[in-house]
Amino acid sequence: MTSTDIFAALRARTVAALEALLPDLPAEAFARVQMEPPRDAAHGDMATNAALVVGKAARQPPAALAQALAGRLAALPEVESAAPAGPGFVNLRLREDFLRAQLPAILAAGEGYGDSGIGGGRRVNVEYVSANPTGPMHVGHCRGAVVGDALANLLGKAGWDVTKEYYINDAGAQVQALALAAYWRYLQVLVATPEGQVLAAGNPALAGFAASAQGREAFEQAFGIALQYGGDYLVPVGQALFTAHGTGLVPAAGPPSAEVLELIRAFTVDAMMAEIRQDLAALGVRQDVFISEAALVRAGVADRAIADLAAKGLVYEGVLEPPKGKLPEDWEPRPQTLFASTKFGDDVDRPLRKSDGSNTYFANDIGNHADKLARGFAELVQVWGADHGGYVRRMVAAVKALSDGHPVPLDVVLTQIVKVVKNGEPVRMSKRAGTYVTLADLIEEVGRDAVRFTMLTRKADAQMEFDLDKVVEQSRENPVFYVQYAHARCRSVLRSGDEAPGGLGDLAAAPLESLTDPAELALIRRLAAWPRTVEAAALAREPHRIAFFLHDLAGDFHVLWNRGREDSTLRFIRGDEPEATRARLALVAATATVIRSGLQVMGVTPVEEMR
RNA sequence: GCGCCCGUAGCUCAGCUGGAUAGAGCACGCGCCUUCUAAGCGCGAUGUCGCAGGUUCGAACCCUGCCGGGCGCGCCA
Repeated sequence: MTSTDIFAALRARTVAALEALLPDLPAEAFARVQMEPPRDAAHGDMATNAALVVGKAARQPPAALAQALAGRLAALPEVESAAPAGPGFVNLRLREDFLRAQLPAILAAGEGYGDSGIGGGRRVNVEYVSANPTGPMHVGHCRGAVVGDALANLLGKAGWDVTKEYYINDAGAQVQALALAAYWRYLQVLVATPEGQVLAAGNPALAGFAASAQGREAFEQAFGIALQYGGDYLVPVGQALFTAHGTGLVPAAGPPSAEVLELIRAFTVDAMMAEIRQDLAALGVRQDVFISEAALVRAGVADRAIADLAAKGLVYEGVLEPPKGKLPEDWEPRPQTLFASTKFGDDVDRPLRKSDGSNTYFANDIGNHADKLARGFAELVQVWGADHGGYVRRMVAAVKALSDGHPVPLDVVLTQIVKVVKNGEPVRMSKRAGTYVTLADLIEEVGRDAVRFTMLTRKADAQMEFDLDKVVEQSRENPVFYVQYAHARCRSVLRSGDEAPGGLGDLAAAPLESLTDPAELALIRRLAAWPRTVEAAALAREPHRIAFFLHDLAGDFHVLWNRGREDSTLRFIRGDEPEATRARLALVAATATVIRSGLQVMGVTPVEEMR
């Protein structure tokens, strides 16, 4: 739908004009030609660097070329005037009726306005959240969830065929430890039942545990198992295990068997994932694919991927140099199975197997990425926390190696830490102190839309403060409010217009000549910049740009609204001027449409009225 | 010690993949509310873009080196 992007349209016109002026230049000479809004609005509506960019190849001084180009561009039907400027820019001022004509185009496109084809329908896999299923989601996971979801929406709007994915890390030592903790909670339930007491009579370990306060230490002592997790959130899981299996998970003596532990692990992971899905649903995140690391490993995907790399001569047994600086205490040289990631830009080669022969997390993740390649994705995107920054190069290297011959790019978006602030004080994230902020708590406190919007008011790679007081504040300082308020005002005006005699009618057919005020035209210019904003944000993988665009757009609208306070002829609805009213309502409807279009990308619900 | 991210107005941050005189909100100063649209509005002042070199018509943006903050650094995930 790039036909509705007036910047793309005039860029094409410019290139055509250049081709006419310089028929001998090859097409690629025009690749860097840009058509952008000038930083200073006084320069006009659009500016192109065309003369600067092709000047060298054309062997012409940019200023002279700009002069010639301006002459041709001035003759275009969309253009009011074109003038060379600075070292070789050409500034364009567009005809007002051309600008106004964007309104019916926006209204016809609806929320699809801004849809783009630059994705070319390429299949992209966006993996995000992928929190370990070892507990409920907390605010730390939240930013990645929101950024990932918005980025996926954005790519969809820009023409990619998007799959939203969650990789369940359910195969490592952490979930084994989690299973043990669930087992402890299960025994707590069990020993309180008559069946459990009967069982304890013939099982010394269980009897010892039952006779104690059944705390963490008592469990560790009775069964000789160290616990890493102790969270209350496993209490219901213990209960559910007992309900499902009764006394069936208790061995005659000692710790449970590997089979039983595997059963508990799977049960617990399912329970945690159910909780995480609930959290995601509360956040409005719905992923298409949940893929299990354990399932991929069982299916042999990781091993096959490593075999594939080995066949390319990229896997070897070797000994890594010790890391520089502070050595791990138990460091000793030892032979490991290594992937030659240095051949693809990494600093050191990376281990694929632990000394017990099992796969490292990296090895399994190679399997995860190989699986995506096998599913035919043309591009991969990962949204990770900043603490995974050191992991990026090796994974990019692995994907390069795996997709050798038909390269599939892997883009990693890192999200920096969120510091939660309340009453000007940082909220410490501590389970022990009971100040652990779960995602559910956060949503409960400030609402889903405020969480989502606020998480997108910073670049992903900049640290951010999340001020619990400010995000619910109803003032200009709060962008969530500011944008929602603009939409609510639009809707309010449109509702009033609808009640007027005759109603709104078809606004797309409204005569628009009366829209001549600078504030009205500024708003139209902003609306017309939406398609290029979508494209630029998608290409840069920067969903926060949508939030900033909406903030600017809301600002333009509020300015216009306030103009009506000073000058009643600038009110949107004027009883004495039905035609002017219809024109303004078309502008308001288009504004509401673009705000909704942007909020849709962000996953934020537009409100009809403020309360 | 090495790698990655960040460093822009007093504060919180943008800066559209290298463009023109670097922007917004807050805070600050001045003016504005009998009424229609004040959970405010208008106008104004505000900079060593961490520092120093380099690349080029042009650098906050790219390269190199320093300084400062964050994250990470062989069988955690």
